[in-house]
Amino acid sequence: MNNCSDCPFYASVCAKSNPKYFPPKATIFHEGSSLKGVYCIESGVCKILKLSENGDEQIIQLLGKRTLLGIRSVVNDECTNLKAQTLTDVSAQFVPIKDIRKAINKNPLFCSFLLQNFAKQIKDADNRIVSMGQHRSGERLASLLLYIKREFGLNPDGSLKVYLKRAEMANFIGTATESMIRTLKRFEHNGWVSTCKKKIYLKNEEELELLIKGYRTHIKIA
Amino acid sequence: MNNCSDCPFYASVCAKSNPKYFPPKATIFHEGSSLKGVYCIESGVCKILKLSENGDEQIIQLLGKRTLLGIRSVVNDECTNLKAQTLTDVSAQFVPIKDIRKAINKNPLFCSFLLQNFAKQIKDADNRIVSMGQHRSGERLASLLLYIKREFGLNPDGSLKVYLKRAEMANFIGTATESMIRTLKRFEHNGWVSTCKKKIYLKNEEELELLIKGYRTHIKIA
DNA sequence: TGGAAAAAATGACAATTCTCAACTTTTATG
DNA sequence: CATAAAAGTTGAGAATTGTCATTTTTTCCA
Repeated sequence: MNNCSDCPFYASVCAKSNPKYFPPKATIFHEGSSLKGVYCIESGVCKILKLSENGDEQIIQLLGKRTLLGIRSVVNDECTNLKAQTLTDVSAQFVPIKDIRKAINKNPLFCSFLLQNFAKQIKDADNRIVSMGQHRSGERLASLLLYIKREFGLNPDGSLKVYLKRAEMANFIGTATESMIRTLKRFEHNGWVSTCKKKIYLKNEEELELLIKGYRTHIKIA
Repeated sequence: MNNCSDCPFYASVCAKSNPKYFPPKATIFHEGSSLKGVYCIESGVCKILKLSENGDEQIIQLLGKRTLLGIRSVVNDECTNLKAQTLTDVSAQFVPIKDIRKAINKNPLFCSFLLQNFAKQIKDADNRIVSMGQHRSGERLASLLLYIKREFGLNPDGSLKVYLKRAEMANFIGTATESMIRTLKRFEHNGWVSTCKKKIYLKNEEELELLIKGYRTHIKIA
């Protein structure tokens, strides 16, 4: 999503030797926090989300290794507008605001890296808006499954590496949990995915792609 | 949205003397174009959209005065992923890629301006994702109406300055045109807006805000 | 390992939204 | 101004999605 490994100055800006460790379900920052720095994830996965008044969440991004948490708020000198929470054990380097600002001001390559990073985030977000506005829940679920594979890969057994709860998948694609479960079941009946407890295996990515592209207008029940 | 007027180097980067003029409904660039530069809008309004296979569109942004068109693609050195089309007469300055690159490399303040500009776009897009994922069409329409007022203001008679067709409003909030019209009618019946031909007047912004915030769960019919 | 808590799954029904067809109003143009 | 084209509106019925209650399965610890 916004991966530091492409940045020649990753080492000088982010890499130190005293990472902080977070357990699963830990909050790294709340919505509305005034940040003193950003975190660069060394390992593990976080979700970035917005809570609504009635307590349910919309997941905006999933962030993994070598990703900067909170950089948008720091650049704009604002409080965070989203909440960051771990999905797994996470180790992350804390980078104080002043170091980020210095890098932006003194280091044109870091600046350029950040610009490209932001540009990619805008592009991804725009695609997400299209998906939410034009696609039904089936197409959005297909997008999510392919996105998880693309960004985070597979376990040795072929299952998706990042495990989300059913409720989290629903919160990502913007549907009720029950609706998401029914759609996932339809995918299973079609032979497009298989599930085993928390593991999900993609069995037919071509059909998932076709669904997203609109060449499969209906999800067959059997 | 990404307004150049905050940038001390706007004049040196964007301001020249030979603007290009586009009539309404003109395409400034298609999706998939390789850009030779960006446009800085001097006057008028454009829509940024994605076309789907079956021809219907999702509007991502509305861009007005002193906004850079195409800057994301140029920064990432990619073809455009969206289409830009005028809604009104538009005059815009063309800024060649090399000038943009030079400004990014040589001009830390321009770079910093762009970063903040991008950060704001990410924030807006994230809010849009939340709106699409968590809100029903009524709340999304309310958001659109308030967004248009906030970004573009009102005419002397109090009507929203930017005129969108019913179909375009629907394409922005991601519903069918007929659904959008029915929702707008309900707003009228509630006394929250009034319409006259293409003009829309906001009569009760507080209620629209409350609807978005979730304190009005139902839109009353009468 | 047993049992409570959390998560997942299912059914029934309600609410929302979409689609299609018909019709009315507005806009554009000769 | 007359007319055609475009945009807006409405109704009816279908499809999708949400809600709530309940049951089943899985996970987590004591």
